[in-house]
Amino acid sequence: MSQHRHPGAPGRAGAVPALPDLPEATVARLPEYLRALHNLADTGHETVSSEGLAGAAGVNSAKLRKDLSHLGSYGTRGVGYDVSLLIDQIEYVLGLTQRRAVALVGVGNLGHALAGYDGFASRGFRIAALFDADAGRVGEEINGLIVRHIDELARVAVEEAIAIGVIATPAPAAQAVADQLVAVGVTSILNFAPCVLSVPEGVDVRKVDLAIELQILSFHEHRKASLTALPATGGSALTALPGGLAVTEPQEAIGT
Amino acid sequence: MSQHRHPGAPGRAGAVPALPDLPEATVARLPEYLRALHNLADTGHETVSSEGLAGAAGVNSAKLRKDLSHLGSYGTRGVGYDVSLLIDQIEYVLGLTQRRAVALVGVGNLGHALAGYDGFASRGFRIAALFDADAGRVGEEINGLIVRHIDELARVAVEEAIAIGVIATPAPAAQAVADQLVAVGVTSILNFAPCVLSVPEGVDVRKVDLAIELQILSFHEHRKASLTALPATGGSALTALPGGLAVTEPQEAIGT
DNA sequence: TAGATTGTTAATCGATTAACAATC
DNA sequence: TAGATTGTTAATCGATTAACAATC
Repeated sequence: MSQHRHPGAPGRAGAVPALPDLPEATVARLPEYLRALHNLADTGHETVSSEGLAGAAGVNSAKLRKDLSHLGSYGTRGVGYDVSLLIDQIEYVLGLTQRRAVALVGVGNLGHALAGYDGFASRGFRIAALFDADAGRVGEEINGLIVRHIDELARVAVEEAIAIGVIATPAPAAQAVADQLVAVGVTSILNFAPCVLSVPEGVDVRKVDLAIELQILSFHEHRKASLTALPATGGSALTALPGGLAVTEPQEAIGT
Repeated sequence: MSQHRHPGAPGRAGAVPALPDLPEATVARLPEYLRALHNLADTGHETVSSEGLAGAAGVNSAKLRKDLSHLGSYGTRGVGYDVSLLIDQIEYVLGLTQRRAVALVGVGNLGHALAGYDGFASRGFRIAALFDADAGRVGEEINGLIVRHIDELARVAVEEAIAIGVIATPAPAAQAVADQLVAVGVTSILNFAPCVLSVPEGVDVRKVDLAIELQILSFHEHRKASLTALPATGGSALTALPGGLAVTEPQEAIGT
């Protein structure tokens, strides 16, 4: 892309601009770059090279440059990237220039913790409402918010302009909750319940399953054990073995 | 693969068998298949087709068959898969035939919830120890476990044969905790702190960042908004627009 | 045998990476 | 100008998918 023209930059005139078409893998990494950039800004850095930012974000620099090039990019050859310019750019693309309202459904064990999680507020979101189906929990105050009955979802969703629904109910309740969220116009759902949700086209679902993460780690433990236990090898054959799943330095390791 | 020979099946004679070399994407889906299979078993199904299991797991059947073929597979042409045989097979590959001990470090807001999360126990793991660096929290009982000071990690890790470490501390403390876990021989880490960990080769790290999940959803919200707001289109252009990121039915939607 | 369904093939697609020309 | 670093190219790799031969 020649010069600094690019689709959907901040400072758009008039109509909402179309966003650049970003590869899904790139979208998933942008928040990580953003976090690293905020750290850099907080420690007084005004400029950073692709090498430096990539290191802070745990990826290699080729991948970082490729990702940023999709945004139209704001680097200066021979110099690097302007930290605060890049922050603005990524925040714009991710839609973080507005603070989105989140509704959390299910205030059991996990939901309780999510309701109090600082990381949401500090990274662009506002927990605007808590819901539960259990009448015994309705009325409870968590972190300054009153738990409401799920039947109030429709009214509150409009009042609070809910943009994202978080499901933290037991699995058997999750699909019904998803249906209710969709019915009131929510088109983005983060699902912590260990089950598959079926939703109409145009609704995005992301899933976080804590046990699945452990099971994936368990596979790698199992594999490492089966390698070290190879006949007539004994102890720490790990690094010596060919094709070992030995993981290279900064994270990203097994396909995060 | 002809007949039922395959690498690393249960019932291995003598030495620990090498595990099949599984694509990382396949490994990440096996737990989802396992969950679906348990549901099927609980509802009295003895057999399931690739079509049926794929539907229950939210993937297409070609992908499912391809994934299972990597295990050496246990289907019967014209019939389908034996549910309990496949459960055993997947549990074996994932290393779930032993109940792995998990140490949780950081019993703040999120750590507290994780310590009480049922899903770990029910899917093959045992939370064996809780740690915190804050002396004020040491001694507290959570879900039948006493919170210990992080300095006791080395002793307890050996006593309890800790296989997996879960980090639920604030970001600034996470790297030091990871170093301590590695020092006592832990080679699998699940990191909830929003930061990159650097670990030696042979140590696997997976990361769960709740705010990042919301930020990815925010991107998609932003994009949908930029589509519907296209000049002279007005309302719900979503389904009508070419190349829309409209998401097809059962989940998996945006690269889970 | 006829019908059903697996396991595999091969084509396609998207993501990663190293290398380097462009350019500050 | 010389040195540094970006943005892009092109090669490679891994994952997905449809189609179908094998086979129960």
